[in-house]
Amino acid sequence: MSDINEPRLDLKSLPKEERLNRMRHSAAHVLAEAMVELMPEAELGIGPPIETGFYYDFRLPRPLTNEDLVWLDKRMNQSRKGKHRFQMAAISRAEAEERWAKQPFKLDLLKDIPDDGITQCTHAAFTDLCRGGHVNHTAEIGAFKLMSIAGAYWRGSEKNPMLQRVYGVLFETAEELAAHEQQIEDARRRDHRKIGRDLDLFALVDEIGPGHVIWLPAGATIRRELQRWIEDLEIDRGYQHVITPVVAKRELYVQSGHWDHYREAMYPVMEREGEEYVLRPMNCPSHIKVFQNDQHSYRELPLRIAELGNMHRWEKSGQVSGMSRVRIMTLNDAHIFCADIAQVESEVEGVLRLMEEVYGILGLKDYRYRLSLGDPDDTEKYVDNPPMWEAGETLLRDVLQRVGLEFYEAKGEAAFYGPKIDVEFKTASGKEETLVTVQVDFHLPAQFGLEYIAEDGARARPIIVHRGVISTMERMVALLIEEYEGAFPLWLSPTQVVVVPIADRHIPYAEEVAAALKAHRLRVDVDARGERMNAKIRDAQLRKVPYVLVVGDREAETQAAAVRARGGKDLGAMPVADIVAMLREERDTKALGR
RNA sequence: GCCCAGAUGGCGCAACGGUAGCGCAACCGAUUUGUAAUCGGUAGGUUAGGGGUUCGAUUCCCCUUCUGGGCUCCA
Repeated sequence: MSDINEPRLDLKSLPKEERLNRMRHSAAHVLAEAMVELMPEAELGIGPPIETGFYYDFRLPRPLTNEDLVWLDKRMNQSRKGKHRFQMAAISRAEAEERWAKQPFKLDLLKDIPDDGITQCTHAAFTDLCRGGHVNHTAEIGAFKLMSIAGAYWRGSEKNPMLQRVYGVLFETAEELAAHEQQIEDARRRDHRKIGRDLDLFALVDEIGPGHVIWLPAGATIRRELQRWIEDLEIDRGYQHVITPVVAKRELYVQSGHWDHYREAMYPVMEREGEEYVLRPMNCPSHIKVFQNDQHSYRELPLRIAELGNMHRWEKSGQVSGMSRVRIMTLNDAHIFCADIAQVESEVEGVLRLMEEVYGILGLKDYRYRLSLGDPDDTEKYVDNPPMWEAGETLLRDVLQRVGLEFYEAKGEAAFYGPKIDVEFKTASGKEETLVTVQVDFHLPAQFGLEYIAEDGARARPIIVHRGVISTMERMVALLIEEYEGAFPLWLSPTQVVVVPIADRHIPYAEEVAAALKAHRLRVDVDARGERMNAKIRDAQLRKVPYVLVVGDREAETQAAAVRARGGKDLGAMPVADIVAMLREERDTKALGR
């Protein structure tokens, strides 16, 4: 064994991220030290730093409890006070195998480490197989808190045993830790599941089934506005909307390849009179049938077929969540049939520009593009056709660069039939979700033998671009609820205005004001309850209604209303005609009002 | 699907193994109010469902369903 300790490390000289990673990784060692003390039989997995802290995976003789967490936290703090030095040492394979003879996961890790690269780290009485990256001693690990216990597969594969993972958060100072806990609190407040319940936007009821969303009137209003808008945008850009059935013969999906590659994610087959039907998980085959309904000349391409239709995907039970991960979803989908690569490029570019426009209007900023590539080694998951993949990937990369969008590449994330561009965003709770994808598909045109008549009269095979823009209505609305914290811009607000009569004698005038607004398709409620004005204002604020119009004697005399904007700003009394003009302008420009 | 934790009026919560209570909301009445909660009253629960232990189960055990946190998978 040889000592390979780094010279004493000046933490302050390191970039913050590096410093935090060292603190977090060191804390994971301290956690493992505590765990081994709590349960000497513990088998150790790995303990890396993560975005807000660290985790360590263990296989334990019994499930951990919250009391264990408290104990471990306390024990870790003791170790911190001990100011134990983290000491690295290089060891031989023989030494390592002996030391971790009873640690199957460490032995598994050892297999992947070259003989001359095996190192261990010791602090206090605890030694772990480790490649390094620590602080000097345990007193330098910062402010941490053990947060939760979770299950996690060894090496992330469901074929491996399930371990118990302990998550901790860790920051340099107690203040930063407190700020992070505040953030978690804020995220809870933004959670679309909570806001959806509070504002009666949607409901999920046990009897209807997990992942089957009920859109309540308020939520359905938001959805309808989005739907009208995106369909109009698509019409402007030459898309043609179709309506195709949600059920089709199983055979259709056999031909498309979905049955082979996607069966597990489909609802079970329905059988009657010897025929097998399935609920569609995607509508590509249906749109292909639309294309095949006529002969097409090159002059008609690109042909853009769009549909906002229900898709049905059997998400695994542990995966369904609120409205962001459902089993029946309404997908904003289109298939663009292109004559050649040049058309594919310009169409993909058009889609990317449409996305930028749409997300800009919605005020979404926290998203990123991912170029999702296939994996030539995985012929099980992906259609086996290397030149096809090559061509698609190059093309998508080029277009992303040309449009000037930042993106990153990810291997093994493609659709089974081709590479794609994914747009990813973060939910309030920090989870990454895919919003939409753009895919280049050479596969389905071949499967269905698609053809068009080329300029020279010969038959040629089109290429399909699959694309979404506003994702599924479910996921987009979930995202928007969290983005706006329930306070939707005027054009999307389920109730845009509440008119508050000060006393009962003002109700007729309040109705009059409401009618004037409704004549311009504004969504208005009159709050005629026998409550005090203040209570009505409060309720409207809690419902996040954009405008409250207070009407009393003064307003009734002058055909006016006192305008109170969401958030409490008093705009004073305005003539009703001016209010209408102001609200129409705000609505029609889709102003974010922030 | 897997690991762990949960499930109590519409919502948020309480109840040493002794047949469920509070706040808000709802409903009724009084009040008629000038920019975030008027007062009083009434009603509402087979404690997710099923089984078991017990003289007795919201409470303990088992199964199912659903929810949450993760893992894996995905729009």
